[in-house]
Amino acid sequence: MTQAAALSPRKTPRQTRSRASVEAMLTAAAQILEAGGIAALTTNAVAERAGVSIGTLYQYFPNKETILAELVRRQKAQFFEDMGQAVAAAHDLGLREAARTVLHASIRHHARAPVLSRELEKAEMQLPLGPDVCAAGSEVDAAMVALLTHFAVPQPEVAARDLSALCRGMVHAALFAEDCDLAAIEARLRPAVFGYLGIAPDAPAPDGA
Amino acid sequence: MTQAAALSPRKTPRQTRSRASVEAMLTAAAQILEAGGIAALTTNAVAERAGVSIGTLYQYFPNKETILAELVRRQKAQFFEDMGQAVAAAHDLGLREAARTVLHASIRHHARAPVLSRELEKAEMQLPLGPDVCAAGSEVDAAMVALLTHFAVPQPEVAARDLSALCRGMVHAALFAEDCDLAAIEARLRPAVFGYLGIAPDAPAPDGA
Amino acid sequence: MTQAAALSPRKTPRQTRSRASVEAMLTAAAQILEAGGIAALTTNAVAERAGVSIGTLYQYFPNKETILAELVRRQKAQFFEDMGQAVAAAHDLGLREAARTVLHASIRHHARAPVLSRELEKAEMQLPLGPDVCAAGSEVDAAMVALLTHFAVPQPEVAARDLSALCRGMVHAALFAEDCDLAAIEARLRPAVFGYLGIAPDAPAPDGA
Amino acid sequence: MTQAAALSPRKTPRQTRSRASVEAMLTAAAQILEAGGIAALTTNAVAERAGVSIGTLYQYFPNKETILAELVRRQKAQFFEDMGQAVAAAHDLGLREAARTVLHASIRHHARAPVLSRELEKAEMQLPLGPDVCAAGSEVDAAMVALLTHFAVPQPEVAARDLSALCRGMVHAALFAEDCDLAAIEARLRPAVFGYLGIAPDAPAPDGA
DNA sequence: CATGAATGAGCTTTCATTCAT
DNA sequence: CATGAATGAAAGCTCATTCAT
Repeated sequence: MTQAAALSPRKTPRQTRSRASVEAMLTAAAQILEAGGIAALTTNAVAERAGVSIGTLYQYFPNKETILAELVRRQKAQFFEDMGQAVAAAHDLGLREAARTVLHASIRHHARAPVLSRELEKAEMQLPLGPDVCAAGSEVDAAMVALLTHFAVPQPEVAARDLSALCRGMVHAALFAEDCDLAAIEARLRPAVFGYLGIAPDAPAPDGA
Repeated sequence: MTQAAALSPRKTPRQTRSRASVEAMLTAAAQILEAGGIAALTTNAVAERAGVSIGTLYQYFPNKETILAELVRRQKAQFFEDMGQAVAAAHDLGLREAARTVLHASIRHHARAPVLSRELEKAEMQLPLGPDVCAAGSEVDAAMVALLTHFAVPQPEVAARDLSALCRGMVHAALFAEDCDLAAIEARLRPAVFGYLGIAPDAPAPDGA
Repeated sequence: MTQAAALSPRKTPRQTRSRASVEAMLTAAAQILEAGGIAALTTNAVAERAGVSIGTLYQYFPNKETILAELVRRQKAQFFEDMGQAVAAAHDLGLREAARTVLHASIRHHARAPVLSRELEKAEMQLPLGPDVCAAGSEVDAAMVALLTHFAVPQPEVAARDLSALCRGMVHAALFAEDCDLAAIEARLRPAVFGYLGIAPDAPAPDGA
Repeated sequence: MTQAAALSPRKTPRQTRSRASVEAMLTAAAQILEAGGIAALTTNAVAERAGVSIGTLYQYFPNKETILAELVRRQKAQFFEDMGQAVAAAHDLGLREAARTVLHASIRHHARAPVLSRELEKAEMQLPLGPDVCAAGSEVDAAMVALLTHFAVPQPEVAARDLSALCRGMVHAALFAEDCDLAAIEARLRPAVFGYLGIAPDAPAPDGA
């Protein structure tokens, strides 16, 4: 009984009223996470901010971790939505254009909710993720590896991880430093990615702004 | 009362016994942090592991945050030790060699205690850092900026931040994935850094293992 | 409001569907009680196991105690069914045979559902029993007292209580120790009862297995 | 860490102050148990009644069960104290006198704190007892078995259990019915025990009051 | 100075019960 | 009548922090 208590929600709400409650709780959790970090994410705070009672929260989430897990799951689904198309489309391009496209999508994604995103990444590490949540993440990974394989990049798994980390690290740092000019970030990051992939740099713009 | 509590240690102990206690507590804190994350870092646990009483802990650290802050301060000092010489020496080299040197030192540093390091970075964000701790960090930043300026890299502050984030992101991701071959990581990261700085890639090794 | 809440069911359902629901709930409650003790007996668990909604449960039982009370009432009724005839028939026998008969019936009863039975006894004590429930129990008591009076046993109320307790204690202990040979238990208990009543023991069996 | 959390106390208090606290908590727990049953035994109630804070309680008892376990342990130790000598002395008597002696001690013991005693017995069943607590109980059992063996009673383990249950059942029932004349209870119980053991009854008193 | 007993706010979670649909 | 979403008091337990010894 206790053993079976998984990371998945407790009830799938049928009525509209409860569906709204669940949504409210997840939104509240995201906001709290964004504002105060994991330390601030208490079940009481989530319930209060969502405007429901603590009892209601526990009708839908068997424990605190489940809320985080669901948030992570959605984040990964979002990631897939944001990246999937770009990665798929990139197969028909040259490596240079493919890299540009995917990089663009990636930056777009990371800029969506950078603080929440970072916070979820932190949480993800010490969270025993359920298989469904993992699945959501690995889809994008798989697509990236497929793309890199298609372009004959050596060690595609490693490269996927490297490029992903490279990109995430730089974008987050920039946004954390309140440097929010996405186009500029992309322009700075692109040559690094090209460098990693062994692609010749773009012809330098006559004026390096 | 709580408001006025500073982030710096309460007393700077001159006596050897006290100094040993403080050292023991900080070591204990680091170990706990490394083993169990911030969640496991309780004052009682630190005191117990350090072999001192909880009362003694509060004699030298006015609150929990202070312990973390001191750990961060030392981490930054370590960073300076690891990087300072490399950055200084790099002034006398060409850009390509300078980049290699600094990158090498950087990777060396990040590989020292990657788990603890990540944990401290996480903590750092939601920590109201005292001025002395900030100072420790900015020294290295300043040196990097100076170096980049010396090589006429445009926007040296931004570039310093970018390169630092790039490097940290990739190294941590690799180490987290249990990929611990530092030389290989360095070899993969170098072309990205070169790309970022607009340096032509190394002549490709005849065999790309 | 809470004070006024009685111990008797809220409605006596005439319709078949309702009756089935009530039956289902009581059965569910008994099963839960048997499997997990009083601690496991939650209203939600009862409703779920009975396949009805929690709202329906509260339509027929004003509160949790009422469910238990009804279970106790039925247990006592069962006791009367199991014992009544034996006690009545015993009037026409000699004391020795009467004791044998009643003891036999008693052990049969206690062996019916010993776990549930014990659990209900535990619950019974801290339960403010309604008068109807008490009535159910006292019928058998009265019959026993009548029987003992008929045989001129001194202090028949006390003797009824003593013999009942004696018997219950030993049977439960035996069953709890997984010693389920009813005939053997009866054979061991009989001389004790005879001893209590001052009846000479049976002629010893030539082989005392 | 959670796994290792046993049923044994957390700290063995060294200072007199804390020893008093522990004693106060156990006394409080016993009183609450006696007054309101297991349902009333909450950690908050225990702490409050003992005049300590809830934090103090958890310094010495890792969880609620531990308090109960300690109470059970003491009860068993008490049982051993009350019975041990009588059982030992009984070896040198005839069976009839031995039975009288042990029965007398047993009733004395059960009459000490009958309500608490019953409550602890109830609790004991659903409690995963630690080995030390079990040990405390089995000593008396072993002594009883030894005594019965000494008198060549067949199936001494079964007989020990039966007699113990018989006795406990009747004494508790009597005391619960507010019949507190221990001598009378003993006088009624004795012939039952004699009957069980196949001993001829005492010569009947000329007047059976 | 060192100790560790004591504190209590606050967290996670459960469950009896109500009430709009 | 049946449903099940919602409620919130209350339970078990943790941990940063204080203070008498």
